[in-house]
Amino acid sequence: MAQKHKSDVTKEHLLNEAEGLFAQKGYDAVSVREITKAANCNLAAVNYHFGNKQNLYLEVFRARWVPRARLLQEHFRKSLAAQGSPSPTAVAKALAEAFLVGPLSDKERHRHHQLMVRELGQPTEAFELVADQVMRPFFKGLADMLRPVMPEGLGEERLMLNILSIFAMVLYFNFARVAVTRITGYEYDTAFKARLVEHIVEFSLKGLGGAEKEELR
Amino acid sequence: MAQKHKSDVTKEHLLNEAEGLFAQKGYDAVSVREITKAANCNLAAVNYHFGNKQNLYLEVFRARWVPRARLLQEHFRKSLAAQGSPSPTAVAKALAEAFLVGPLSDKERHRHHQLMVRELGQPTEAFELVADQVMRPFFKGLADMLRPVMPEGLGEERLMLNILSIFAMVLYFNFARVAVTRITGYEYDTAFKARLVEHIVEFSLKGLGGAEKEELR
DNA sequence: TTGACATTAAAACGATCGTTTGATACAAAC
DNA sequence: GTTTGTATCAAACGATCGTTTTAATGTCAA
Repeated sequence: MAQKHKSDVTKEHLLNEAEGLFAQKGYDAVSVREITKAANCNLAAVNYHFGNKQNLYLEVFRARWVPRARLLQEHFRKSLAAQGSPSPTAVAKALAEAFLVGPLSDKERHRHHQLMVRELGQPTEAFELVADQVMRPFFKGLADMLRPVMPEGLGEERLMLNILSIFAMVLYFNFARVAVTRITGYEYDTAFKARLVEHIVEFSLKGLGGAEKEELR
Repeated sequence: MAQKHKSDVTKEHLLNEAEGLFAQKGYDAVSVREITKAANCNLAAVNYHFGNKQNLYLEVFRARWVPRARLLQEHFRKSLAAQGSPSPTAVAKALAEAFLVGPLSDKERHRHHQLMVRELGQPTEAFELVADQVMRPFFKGLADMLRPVMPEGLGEERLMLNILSIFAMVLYFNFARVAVTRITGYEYDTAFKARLVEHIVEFSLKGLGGAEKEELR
């Protein structure tokens, strides 16, 4: 199988450029001609390598998005393990660090969350892929991890809502960064990003472990 | 000026159907033919009444989105005033209630936040409109309101981040409702929505006024 | 009734869309 | 050297896009 011929280069370029454009403008606003031009290849290449535009979009998720999500989860797990016991504090810190700084470049992270938010807003076939292979397992793991250390009497639903709320903030500040800058005037430089992480940790930490403090008293 | 002739009916229908479709599918995925068909009028009506498609989109924000946002803000102000002093608790409750239950129908609220998130993700000319006339004044008002009752030493930036975080959750749970249902299995019925409001109030309350508790001790 | 104006209607405009075709280039297998 | 299969290419396909045009309505003032 492997690569009998050297053609995989074109496929890679197509996936890269397609992901960037889909993330930036959305599926319908990007034309096949635009993608192939950016990838420096012929118009027919998309249909030759991926069958059609829709399948190229799905392949972006299969070959790029899901692996990157796995990378993020791996980073989170290691970061959490390094902190010892999985207290709400540790979980919040590890989550914010992984998804707001973590192993990805700024551009990659932006792409990643743009695509996610688009699928959240109007789920396509790609959403089922992401939900099955990434979201549901990860959320389940988080819930299992947090359940024992959360205030007792907190239902499963409330636990899930807490987790979702943290992701709401992470997604928002990654996704709406242009808008946030335009509204507040704050530039997304390294210093601001650091303070942003600090804020999200603190905010979600309080939201998550409000009872933890009281237990400690 | 007023209505010399009876043609405003067409304009209204066009604005309504256009808003629904733009919110649901995004600007590029909706065709002028689709809009005029839904509005039961001729294809040329869009260009006759609004000049072009882009201007119809802007008019949706001018004539529908902004007024509805003003309605929401009004509802928030009254709800807050009814609670007495603007403590973080009162603000969080009033915000969550206004934007998650409030005066809008489910469909209207969904539309409203879908359009907002689309503009947050890739701002167009409509974003400037919304930022100038709605967001910046409202956020400024909230900041002025919260500044005196927040823990001292909290900088302006941190204050703004707190406010933005609450909106992140409100937007998320309104915008990603389909995805949330698919992931968690929870239906967005009245009971769940009530618990959702309760959660957001509590979560953002802790995030906002973590220090308030300590002051009370 | 006539003229002016506002609105709707059908048809067509050129441009661009996703996709397909058929020819060509090129490397490895025989 | 011929064959075979892979990949790229220019060109064209029919469909649909946003927009324009032109004619047909309907409505009120004169």
